[in-house]
Amino acid sequence: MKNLPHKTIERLSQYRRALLLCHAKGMTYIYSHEIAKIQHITAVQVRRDIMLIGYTGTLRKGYNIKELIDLIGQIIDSEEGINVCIVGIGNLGRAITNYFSGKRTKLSIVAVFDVDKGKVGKKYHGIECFDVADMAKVIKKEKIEIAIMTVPGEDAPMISDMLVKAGITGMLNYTPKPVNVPKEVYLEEYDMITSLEKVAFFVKTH
Amino acid sequence: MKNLPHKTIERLSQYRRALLLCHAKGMTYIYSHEIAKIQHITAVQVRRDIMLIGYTGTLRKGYNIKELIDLIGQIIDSEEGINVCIVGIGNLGRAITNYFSGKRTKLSIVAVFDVDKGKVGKKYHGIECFDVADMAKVIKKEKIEIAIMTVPGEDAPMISDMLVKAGITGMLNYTPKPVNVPKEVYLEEYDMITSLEKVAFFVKTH
DNA sequence: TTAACATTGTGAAATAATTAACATTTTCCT
DNA sequence: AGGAAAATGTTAATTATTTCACAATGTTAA
Repeated sequence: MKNLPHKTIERLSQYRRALLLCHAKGMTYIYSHEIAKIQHITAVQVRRDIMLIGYTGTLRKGYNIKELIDLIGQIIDSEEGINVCIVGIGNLGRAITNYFSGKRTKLSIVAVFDVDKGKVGKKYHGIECFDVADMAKVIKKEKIEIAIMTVPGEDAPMISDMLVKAGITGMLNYTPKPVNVPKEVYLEEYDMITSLEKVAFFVKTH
Repeated sequence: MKNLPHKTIERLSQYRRALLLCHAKGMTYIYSHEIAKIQHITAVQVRRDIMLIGYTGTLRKGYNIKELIDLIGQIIDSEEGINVCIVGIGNLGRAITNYFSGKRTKLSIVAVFDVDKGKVGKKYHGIECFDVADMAKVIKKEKIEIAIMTVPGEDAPMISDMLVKAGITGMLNYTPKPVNVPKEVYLEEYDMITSLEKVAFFVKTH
């Protein structure tokens, strides 16, 4: 079960969210083509992903929504839960804090950090803001494994190094600046400017 | 030149930003492996991307930074420039407005929209906020081609439909909800929750 | 009861993206 | 001058991802 493609993992996360909505509406079964419609991908892709995680649906009835939600949970969640921190509580940091507040039980944002002394000590959606200088200490104390970087680009390399030294094992970098981490740390980077430029390019070429 | 891979387009955008920094530092030439180091990818990949856009460097000197910046511009920018709007000026919308303010000359955020009457009429980084109800009108008047959606998930489908009707040709959806657009509209979706769940998964599986 | 249909599951083919391998060329050193 | 080293440019191989095509099978309706 370990060698799931990256893309499949991403889609499983999305399927789960769609399925949770369906479940909330009282639906019990769903067809691959219905999931596909929601995610605007093909039904084959959905079936293949589901096949890869070893689940089988019922012919002519589709997939049992509850079972599938639970199975996806078993695969992508960690049983014990994972603690997450946000570094840089500007607009983007706050946006992410909002998104998450109280949603996922297995992923908890337990601390935010900032250099701005005016923010330190304040709470954001109930989460305390610490001084970046205390990062290592708090990360160890709170057993934080994943960090989300939402600091200005120029601070990214330094903050990244501090996070690595503090022992985090996963990082999500939302700054426009790529960072280097040792290979033991799983790094995911996303850059909004790139995405917008990409859209602009493909708009241009019809 | 039209059939550049999606991934190459993304990287070109990133190369350009890195190159602009180098240029600002007074560098004139750069090697593929230096670019690769910054972006933490391989030098072969860099050379291949550059090959695909038809540029050739100088053996033993590398690539002329200024020339490469200009060429990337010719490829991914539109000569006339493209107008962009942001729909939903919450934390995420503001974060994006900040990122962009005054950066790119070819991509200009010329309007933001919100349903909140308290925000309508205010300015965000110098950009006026309009009522969502006036979206079609403003989009036509300002010749806006691309929309960035940063509204709450539940509003995404409706807003998306309005944007399509208003005639936008590209959309960047940052809501957690996938939207359907006709195939003439280029759609790019990004979901932060998925990314975080992905990091959590790969952290777990070492 | 049986034929038509709708759906899943999956091997195989196709497509997309990355990486390896190496020929070529310029520069530098002796 | 000639050989070693360090780059680029590119074909070919590899790997990753998606899509096709279709067998299998339960369901519905006549």
